[in-house]
Amino acid sequence: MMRTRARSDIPLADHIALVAGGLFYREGIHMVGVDRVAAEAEVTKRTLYRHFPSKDLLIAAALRRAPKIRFPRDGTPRSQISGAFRAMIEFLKSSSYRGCPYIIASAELVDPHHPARVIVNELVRRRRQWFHDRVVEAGAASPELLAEQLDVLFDGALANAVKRSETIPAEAALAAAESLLDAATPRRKRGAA
Amino acid sequence: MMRTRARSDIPLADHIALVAGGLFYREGIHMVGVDRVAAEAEVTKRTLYRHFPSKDLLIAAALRRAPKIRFPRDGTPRSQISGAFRAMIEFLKSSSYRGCPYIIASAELVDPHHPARVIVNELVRRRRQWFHDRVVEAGAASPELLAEQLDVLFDGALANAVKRSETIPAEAALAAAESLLDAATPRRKRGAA
DNA sequence: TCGTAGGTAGACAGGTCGGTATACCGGCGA
DNA sequence: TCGCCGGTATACCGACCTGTCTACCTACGA
Repeated sequence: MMRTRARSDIPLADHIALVAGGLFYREGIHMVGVDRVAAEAEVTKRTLYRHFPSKDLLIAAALRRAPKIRFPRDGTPRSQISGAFRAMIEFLKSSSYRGCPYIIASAELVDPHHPARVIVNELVRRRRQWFHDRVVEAGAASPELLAEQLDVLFDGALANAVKRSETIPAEAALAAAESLLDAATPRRKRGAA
Repeated sequence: MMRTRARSDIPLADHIALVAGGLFYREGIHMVGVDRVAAEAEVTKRTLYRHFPSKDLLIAAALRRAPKIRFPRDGTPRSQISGAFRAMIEFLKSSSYRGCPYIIASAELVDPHHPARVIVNELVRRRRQWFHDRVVEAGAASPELLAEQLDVLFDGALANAVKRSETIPAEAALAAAESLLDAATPRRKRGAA
């Protein structure tokens, strides 16, 4: 009969990791067993363990495939930065948000050397670097401080939005980011948008 | 013999909840069983269950006794607000910080009606209200927005500090808060400190 | 044509979980 | 003096966890 699962177009490992990611995110990593994941992915536990040698590595793989906020790549530094906050607002609107997956994973997985934590740390590092580069390019007075502030605002909006399903915190963060940018950026660099 | 535990000066229930809180915070709520808590508190599981009818209620009791950041009660609104951020900086310095207990608890306990989540929601609500009252008193132009921004900054610093043991995010948040306050507050209200 | 890689089905091992039960005991107030 | 409250010690229950096992099946390429 070969009752294949619906998505046969993507590799099986990806499919499993995607299903696992959804379950882990919605119901909690500790609350979802591998049996649950296997059943939901319409795959045997045997098969699951052929692709992922342990649940910890499955968690990491799932987190790596988590939906991401797409940061702008074009435009002036300032428009890119505010674009990042706007992208977050859209992101919060679309998905049934339960909190930032990376923050949640970091909270659930206590061991800082857990494979999933390593992924989170890398992403966080790169986001901070992204803000830093944009801020330097914008010619901010104290780029280190401003980049840190923007990063804090970003995390704050993500964390704050957990308890309030609305996008109010994110919009406040956007306004705050623009205000901080205006205060710390030389006027001649500020152009349209 | 009566090998009483060291702290016999505080009620037993408080002692158990305190020990539980420390364990839950350091090692994760899901990773610590009630057996562990009972052993660490030098109490029998039977006794523990006499004081707390379930682990969920124990979690809530433990969270209610979690160490708090003490918000200032005196001074001008502006000094109170920046004092709150300074109190956070001190808080992060002192304890071996692993992340905001409330954020962690909210992440680990998926059910939004979990007794511990109810406590968190109430605290969050009160913090936002605190910011709001101070901002209104300071005569800010758009108090709703500014209060939201300060709250986001606060959460952001707490969340951001999870991955970086330093207080850099908190100090950046303090600076950002002061900057936003300066921009939104009538100059005549800004006085000493 | 036929071997094999990779899937299905489902039982099982060993451990931990939250929570309860039984039996005992000592200090303290009426 | 003595009942009883609140503790100790420990065994136990059923459920669930991660991870492994045997046995079988099927599509596909050399």
